[in-house]
Amino acid sequence: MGAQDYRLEKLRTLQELGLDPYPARYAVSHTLTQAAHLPDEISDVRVAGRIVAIRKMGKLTFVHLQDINGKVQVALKKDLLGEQYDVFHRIIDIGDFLGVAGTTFTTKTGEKTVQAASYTFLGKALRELPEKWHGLKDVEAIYRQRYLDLISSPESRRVFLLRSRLLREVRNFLESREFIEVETQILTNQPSGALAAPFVTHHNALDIDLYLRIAPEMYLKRLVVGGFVHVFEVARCFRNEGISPAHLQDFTMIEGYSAYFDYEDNMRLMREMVVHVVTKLFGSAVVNIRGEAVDFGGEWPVVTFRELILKDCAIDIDQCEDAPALLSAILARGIQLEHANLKKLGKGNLVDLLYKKVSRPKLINPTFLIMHPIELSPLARANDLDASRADRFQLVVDGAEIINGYSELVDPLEQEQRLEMQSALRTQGDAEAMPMDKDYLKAMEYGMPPISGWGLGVDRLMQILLDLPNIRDAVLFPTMRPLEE
RNA sequence: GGGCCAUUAGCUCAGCGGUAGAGCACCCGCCUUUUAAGCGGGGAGUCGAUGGUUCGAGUCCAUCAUGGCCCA
Repeated sequence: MGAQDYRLEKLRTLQELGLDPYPARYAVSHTLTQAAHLPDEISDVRVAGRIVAIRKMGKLTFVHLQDINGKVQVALKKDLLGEQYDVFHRIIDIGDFLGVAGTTFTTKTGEKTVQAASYTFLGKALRELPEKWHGLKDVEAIYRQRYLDLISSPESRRVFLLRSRLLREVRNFLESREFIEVETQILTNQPSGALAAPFVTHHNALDIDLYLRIAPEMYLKRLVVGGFVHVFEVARCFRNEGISPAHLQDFTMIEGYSAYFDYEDNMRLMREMVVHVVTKLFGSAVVNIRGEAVDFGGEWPVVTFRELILKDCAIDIDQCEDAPALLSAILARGIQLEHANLKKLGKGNLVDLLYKKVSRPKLINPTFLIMHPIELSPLARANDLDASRADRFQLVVDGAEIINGYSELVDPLEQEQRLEMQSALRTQGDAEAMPMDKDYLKAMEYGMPPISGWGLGVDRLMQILLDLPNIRDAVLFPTMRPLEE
């Protein structure tokens, strides 16, 4: 007979004893964590949780009740519970839920414990939990059955509680700066606001294809037209791209827009926000990333694409007049860029690939990167002194772009031209180029103030701050291929 | 898309051509301050799937599935 058969037998025993294996409720007086910090001799303490350990010593049994936040030990004694003590052992398995009413005391070994005056059965587990010492190690099982990972891994509980705190602290910070949180549409008529391939779905009643949003940008800027001054959204976005340890298809971005701000205002705002969040999460602005102490508290260097690339591979992108000139400089130095057809790329894209290859991996401490090629930023304002560059910044930490922001292009006529160019690229087969968006242009034509916006990748930030090997470790239920049964 | 690795009991893992193993968990017995409780006894497997090689295949080969890492 297997362990599961014994569990079904205990379920039947419960029913024969007239006990409900799945009762409706239990009145709790303290959380498990609260109970574990009460003084001794507090009576009528009522706690509930999942049994994760049972240590039976004849007429005395110790049990640990656990939940996402913590655990507390419970002691059951035969001389206090009488017949109910034996019933407990006839019906209980590790994994079951239990409610206990009793009095706090401290054991010889110094652990705060609730001495049970009575107990209530709260839920039967028909399957065994993972091993108590090693927990779940199989990465696939961890992703598919995150609930088991959460039960058995304190590190996993920490990660996801911190994710929740991170979102809370971002909201706290933004609300303290007069930001208003909104929700905009996820099912859109046109995927826009980023350079990425979308997921397509179909609306039956309207009989049209819809796209899952790749960014909330176009709608948040419409809201600035509508009168929002500081607005943000915690936006689930979807991009139909390959799977890697650093890419999700389904991810969370926080975007914010402020009227009357330029990108430099947002560089200051973002620095304050990141320092606030990091300090709240870790109690310090210094975070350990792969053995290196990364300090968010100091000044963050501001570097231009030109300076960075010049330093890292001695190519001056300003001295290369066009894409072929830059490409030959790159090839002359034996730098291998990862792209199917380098000759088809414009100068902006080449600069971007070159930066990703030679510079980005070296940026470990928080660094602002500015002066992006304008071609890569179809929604950004061109620099007043040099129209080939965008008023844009990226925050890079540990070789990854965490935040991207720019002064928004608010001139509808210039925006139309820029989208025309993107649209032309799309026709030529660039699936990531932006489509023309007449509806957005129409909104712009009603008038926009100066605006600057930013986007923060929550999953990536989690991965970096918590030193997670795979970005899916920052997501509760990552997308998986279904298992055939 | 290419390469490498993994898949054996509920979980964590050994076993690498000759009768499927250990620890935890589970079942039975003992045990009133344990905490990876302890002591004694016991049950538990389509060895990811399908073909092949062989007298004989978790073990060798091929294909497939799922996952991970690296590369494109």
